Amino acid sequence: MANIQQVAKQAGVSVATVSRVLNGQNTVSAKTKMRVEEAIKKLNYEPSLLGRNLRTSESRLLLILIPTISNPFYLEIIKGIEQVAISQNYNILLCETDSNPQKENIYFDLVRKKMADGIITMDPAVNVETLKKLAENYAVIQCSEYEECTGIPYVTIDNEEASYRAVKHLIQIGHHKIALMNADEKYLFARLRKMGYKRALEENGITLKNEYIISTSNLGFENGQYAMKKILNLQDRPTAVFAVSDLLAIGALKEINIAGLHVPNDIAVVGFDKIDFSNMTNPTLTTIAQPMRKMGNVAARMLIEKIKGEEVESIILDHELVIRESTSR
Amino acid sequence: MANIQQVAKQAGVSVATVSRVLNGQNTVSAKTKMRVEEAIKKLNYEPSLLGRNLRTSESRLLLILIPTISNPFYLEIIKGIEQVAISQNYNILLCETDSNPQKENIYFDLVRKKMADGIITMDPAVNVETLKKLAENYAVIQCSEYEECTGIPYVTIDNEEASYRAVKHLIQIGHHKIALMNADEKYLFARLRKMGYKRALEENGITLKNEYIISTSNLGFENGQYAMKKILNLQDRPTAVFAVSDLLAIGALKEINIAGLHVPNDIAVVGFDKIDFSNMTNPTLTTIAQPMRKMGNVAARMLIEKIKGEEVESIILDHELVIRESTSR
DNA sequence: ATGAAAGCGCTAACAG
DNA sequence: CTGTTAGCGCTTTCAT
Repeated sequence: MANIQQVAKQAGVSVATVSRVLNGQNTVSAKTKMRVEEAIKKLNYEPSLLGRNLRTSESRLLLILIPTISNPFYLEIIKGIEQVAISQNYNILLCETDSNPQKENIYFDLVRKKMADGIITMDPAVNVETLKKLAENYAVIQCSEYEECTGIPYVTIDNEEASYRAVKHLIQIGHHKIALMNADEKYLFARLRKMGYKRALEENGITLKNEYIISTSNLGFENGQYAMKKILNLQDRPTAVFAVSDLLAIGALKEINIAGLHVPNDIAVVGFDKIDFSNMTNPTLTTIAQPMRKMGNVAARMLIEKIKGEEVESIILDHELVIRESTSR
Repeated sequence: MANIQQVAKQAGVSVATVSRVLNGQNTVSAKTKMRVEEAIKKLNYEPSLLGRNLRTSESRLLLILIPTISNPFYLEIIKGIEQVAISQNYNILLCETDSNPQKENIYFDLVRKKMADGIITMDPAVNVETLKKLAENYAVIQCSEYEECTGIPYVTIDNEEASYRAVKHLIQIGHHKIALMNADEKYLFARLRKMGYKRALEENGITLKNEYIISTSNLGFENGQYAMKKILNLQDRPTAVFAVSDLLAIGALKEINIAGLHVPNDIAVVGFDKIDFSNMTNPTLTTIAQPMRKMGNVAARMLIEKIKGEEVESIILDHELVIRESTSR
């Protein structure tokens, strides 16, 4: 494994010249450049990023923290991040945290110890204090899920308004008895979506029934099934369900099906996220579309600005209600 | 951001002593150690891995290449890799390649340029020549999917035998007309699973019908639906389908359901991988279980040995046929 | 257009 | 037990 010195020797030039060729500086004569390139090829030389990074004190590596890779919601966001990152000559690396603060800290450490230039976190279960402290000295952006009080810039949608619109849609097509299948309220988005749900009910003179609000520990398919079972057992059964994730909603769909009921005739269902799969269910799922690709784009841009030391403002992106079969009569 | 020199100065010792404390060497007196630790805390010092890695010429970073994070099949393997990696003081980073050789090359470059110590690839669509060349100078292990001819160590299961057993099971419960829903035969596992399928038919005197073999470009849900549509349109309709991935099989399940047919009474279905979801379908899916966690463990162990410069042998792990509702009468 | 040399932050061999 | 020092591989300033 050759190093820059050996290349210089082989080409009969100084290491400075090799470095210039490596970095595409045009202050090198064509002839010299050729010689250097030949030497590089001959020695099968690969410049070590460790040397370069130590010297320039940057790694051009971006870390993306996600709770789990098994939720398709993150797919498109990651693509969005990647798009911008690559165009700016950064590489991205995925870090699965399982919402485990210890694991998270491993990746934080990579930033603290200069192996990565910044972090985009999509993990809502983060250790807030640690994250906050990290952000004091390093580049951190929150994407989709966030903690307001940390002062860390975030990109997200208006969760309260999105939820409000979803529920309002159900009311407009005639529903009064609407269940909310929510995530644990330790998450900000869960609290916000509950607020939107309440506002829609209030505005339409519908009294809130606490037994219509079900919390799930997790946003997965199985949780949706489980929660739907509970809802179906209510004495005064709701005629509509708003689930705060598509996976939850799909679980609900299955459970309703098993119970021999029909969607949307017996029970209407609305999801959240517009994952690809939400269009492949039977019936297809009405859902809130988050601009995931754009969210990724924006998050990456914000992070790179932050790395450059610029001031960064949080951004709220638009969302959209996508009406499909699960709420059509 | 303090460096080791400033810590040394603050503590009134040499950088060597600070380094010793950092690396937990017990050749430092308790008193000195205390002083150093205080200085570290006071200056909020974080040792730079760039310096250390340059010096030790290792990064203790392992790269895991996966085609896409959206296939749950990889989840458990990754957990297995992580388990071993962490125990040996390595960190793992996920790299999504989208089976795109260019993207792949970005991550290969990270290894070539010393930012990572090795790679476990689960990407079957790899550029074979590039991979082979990479493995000549760097630590590379193939996991699950592999190319025999590269000479790169791999851990996998006996795909031919697994397929043979799946098809034999279908024959044993009375099926003669068995379709194979296969991946593109550019993949070794697809060729091997086809061989197993053929062997089972031959051994039981069943003539192979070419129209019973459907190739899909991809292992996803939608491909399964699409392929099943084709199969249902065959004039002499099969009574059983062996799909080489659970996602394909689940797509098939849905399509059969849409056609108003019943699984397993009208058509039996066998999948492959035993992803979590395969137990949540209706009916639950008979499938081949790969020892995914173990596969991850083994892959990580092999890679770390390889990094240490040891010789590494390829390994074939056991698999298991899990019989569930989709083939029960 | 090119080279000499300093230095990024760290570890480890050697000396004491 | 601790300090001095060389050097990992690179970039970049300053000369020439």
